[in-house]
Amino acid sequence: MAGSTRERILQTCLALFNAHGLPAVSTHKIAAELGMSPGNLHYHFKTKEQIVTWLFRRFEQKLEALNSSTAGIAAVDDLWLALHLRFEVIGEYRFVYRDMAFLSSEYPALGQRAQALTALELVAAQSLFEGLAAAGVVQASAEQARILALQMVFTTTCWLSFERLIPGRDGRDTDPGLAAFYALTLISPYVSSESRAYLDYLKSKYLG
Amino acid sequence: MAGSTRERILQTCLALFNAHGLPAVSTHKIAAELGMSPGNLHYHFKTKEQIVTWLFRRFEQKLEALNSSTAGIAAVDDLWLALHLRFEVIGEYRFVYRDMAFLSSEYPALGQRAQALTALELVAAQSLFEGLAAAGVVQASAEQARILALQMVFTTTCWLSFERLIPGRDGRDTDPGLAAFYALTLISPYVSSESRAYLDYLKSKYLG
DNA sequence: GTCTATATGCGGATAGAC
DNA sequence: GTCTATCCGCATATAGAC
Repeated sequence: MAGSTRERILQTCLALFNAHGLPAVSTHKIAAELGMSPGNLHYHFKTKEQIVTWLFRRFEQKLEALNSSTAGIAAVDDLWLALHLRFEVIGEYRFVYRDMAFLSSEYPALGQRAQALTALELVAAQSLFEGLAAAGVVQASAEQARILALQMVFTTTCWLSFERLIPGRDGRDTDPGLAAFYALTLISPYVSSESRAYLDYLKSKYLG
Repeated sequence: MAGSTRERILQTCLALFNAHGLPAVSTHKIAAELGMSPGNLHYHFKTKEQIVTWLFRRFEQKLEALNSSTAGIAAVDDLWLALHLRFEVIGEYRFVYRDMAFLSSEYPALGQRAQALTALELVAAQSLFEGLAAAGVVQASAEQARILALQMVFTTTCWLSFERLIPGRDGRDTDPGLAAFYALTLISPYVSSESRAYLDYLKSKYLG
């Protein structure tokens, strides 16, 4: 249930991991933030890895759910919405990609799963672009669709990390809509003229 | 001098940081790898932060040197070479971008410098693309040149991290030439027909 | 379920002898 | 310059009382 102690712990950990990064958040700090003793925290989760694993599992499930619903995408505005939702999920669990190298070396099992997840993302993105090409929304050869898929997954995976390196954005929350617009610009050269209207609308909205 | 103990320490640390990641390498492990006592290591560098700072400084200098030499780039093959050299430097100091979130939160001073470095990269990339546009190598409006520059810096900064998420590359070293080719595909839709020959050559080389 | 108290180890950093 | 020995603090994890 939503109000259970387990759930409170997971929500608090998610917030702390996102705010300070996985390596900086110790079990003591988690317990303190919850107003709870370290011993009590240990009663609910034996190890920190278990907490991280539970959160990672939710992240996986949310992303995979989004992958399942990409089949119906056959227009640029659908694609924008899909990217928007994706950036929302990645932002909600931003600690995952933010500290991926650390996560991978500290918890190899999760590193494996992250690779597998990336592989699924690539497959989904590729069939997405093949669909868009078939629908005439983009004009791209099979090979170009493959490269577009790679660029798209690369961007959704790493954009939030990169954004923190750009001066002047300190602290401010990421706008998923803006990130989605940026990802869309990658494919803009391939968008057929009939589908260009939505891109122009987005451009005026985000560059204006 | 090259053989000094200081230099040996820095080289060993660079190798260890690159191989295992900044958070995973303790001062004890560094000393052990050097066949030296922790006390002796402390004699040469008072803190781990000092070691990291020295290495980061070298990274900065190498990248800034590359930025200085982009003025003469007026053809696609020059650009490919410039990207190649850039990926070599970033690969040589790959621990920097690999654990950027950790580095930033552990050593805020270096986080600041990383942001400043990114800002310089963006400026250099933008003037690079403006030059390429003026030379007729690419066809892009001022606004498109700005976006191309952002994509290019994003890619050079984050590509190596992302690559580790792609299954099947485990352990293998990154090919800077391949990474440069990938970065070039970002601009391929904007390349004018007269300059396309080199891109086709690269495509046959890396996708064949 | 929650607490206090504690074991154990590691990481960064030092002191002081050689 | 290099060593041994050590301090301190923190992090994970646990035991056992309430």
